[in-house]
Amino acid sequence: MTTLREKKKQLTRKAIIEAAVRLFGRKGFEKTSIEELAREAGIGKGTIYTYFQTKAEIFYAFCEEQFEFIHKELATKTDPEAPVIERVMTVFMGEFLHVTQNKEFGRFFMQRVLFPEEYEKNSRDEVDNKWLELLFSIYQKAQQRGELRQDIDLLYLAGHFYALYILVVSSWYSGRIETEEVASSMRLLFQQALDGLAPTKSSLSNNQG
Amino acid sequence: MTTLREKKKQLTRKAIIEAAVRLFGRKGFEKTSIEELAREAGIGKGTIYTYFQTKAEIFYAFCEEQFEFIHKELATKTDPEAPVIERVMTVFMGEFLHVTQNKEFGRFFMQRVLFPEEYEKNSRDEVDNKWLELLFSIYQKAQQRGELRQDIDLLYLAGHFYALYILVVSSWYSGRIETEEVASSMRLLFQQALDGLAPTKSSLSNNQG
DNA sequence: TATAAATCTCGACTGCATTCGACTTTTGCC
DNA sequence: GGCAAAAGTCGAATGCAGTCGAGATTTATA
Repeated sequence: MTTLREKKKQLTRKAIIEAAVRLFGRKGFEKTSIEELAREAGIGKGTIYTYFQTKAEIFYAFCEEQFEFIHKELATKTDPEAPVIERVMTVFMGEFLHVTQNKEFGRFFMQRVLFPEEYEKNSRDEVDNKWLELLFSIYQKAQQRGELRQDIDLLYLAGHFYALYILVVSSWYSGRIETEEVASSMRLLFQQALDGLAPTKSSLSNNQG
Repeated sequence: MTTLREKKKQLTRKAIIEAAVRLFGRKGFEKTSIEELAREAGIGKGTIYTYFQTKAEIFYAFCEEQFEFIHKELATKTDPEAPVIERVMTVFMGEFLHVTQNKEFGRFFMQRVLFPEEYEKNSRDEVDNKWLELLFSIYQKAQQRGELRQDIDLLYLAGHFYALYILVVSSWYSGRIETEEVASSMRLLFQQALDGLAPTKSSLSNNQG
């Protein structure tokens, strides 16, 4: 049964997230105080903590909102017949553009998603499960078409591409590459990963060059 | 000329870092307050901020101390005649063990090193330049011996291995892999990266299986 | 509908990083 | 040495995340 209490909680939760979307969008995460957020949501400061344990957790909820949007968009964009590298590029570049649209948002997001605190693990999981689904379907199809090795576990395949994506984003945040270089670096890395870092048997001859 | 002022500053800076090493080591970063740190260093709270802009920056100085130690150790350990994968495993597992000895330390470190704030970039650079030197020498030697492709830029080669290392550490922090699995996952990923993710021409025949 | 238990709401309070500006020390100059 | 400017030092004040417990609302039970 949906009690009155539950309905109210639902509404309050929604109000908090909506306030967060407005305020984080306008002022950024760091500069939005919990007190402000509470005021915007029309509730008391302490009440927020019945819904979220920490400020970071509110941020995750905010992220989920955002990701629902982007994932839908990406799912449409990605052409099932294109080569893996193109499909993966589409997804990761879409992700990159979105994540880094607000630099602070992206930084916080990457930091927390990759290296979560113990108590953050749960909220994190929800965010990246849909993510994995989308990618898995891409890799699986590529395996079936013979574009990717079948003796590598899907999870590991996903890992390789994801790892390179993280690297590129990190390089961008560190100022080692410029925004315009992101796509080409990413593509190059992906291609190298596909080809392998060790010389192929056939090209072994020119190794002593 | 080294003025009296400069000498004193040098000493105070050192006192702060030493206090940090003691306190962070004993109580951890989060639980050590600036006030405590100041007391331990025998100076006023405000004074710390003439030496470091934020608490995080003190942490970098602390890291440098730690890394000087570990890098020296690793440089010794790594056998120049072993295959790349062994050498790289030695370095990254050494790094992993060290970084994660104190889980909180490692988390903070990875988050900041990979996705630094604008003002953090400088302090960050110093930390990982030595790191790159060590790895570059390994990859270069491997290239010369024909273990790694020569048509890939050293920086990119380094990137591939580093990316996978980050992935493994992230997976560990996220609870997706256990401590005992770290080494084997890492090795598998490295090997796959060497071999390539795409099927080799010769194995193309069994792709439709 | 009356009442006790459960749950929710609130803003005053606590603790800590960072800022501020009054005060002290050092330097450069005569 | 004497003195003004420059640089350094300090802890009280500020701002904010997160806690707490008193009071309000809802639910379960009769």
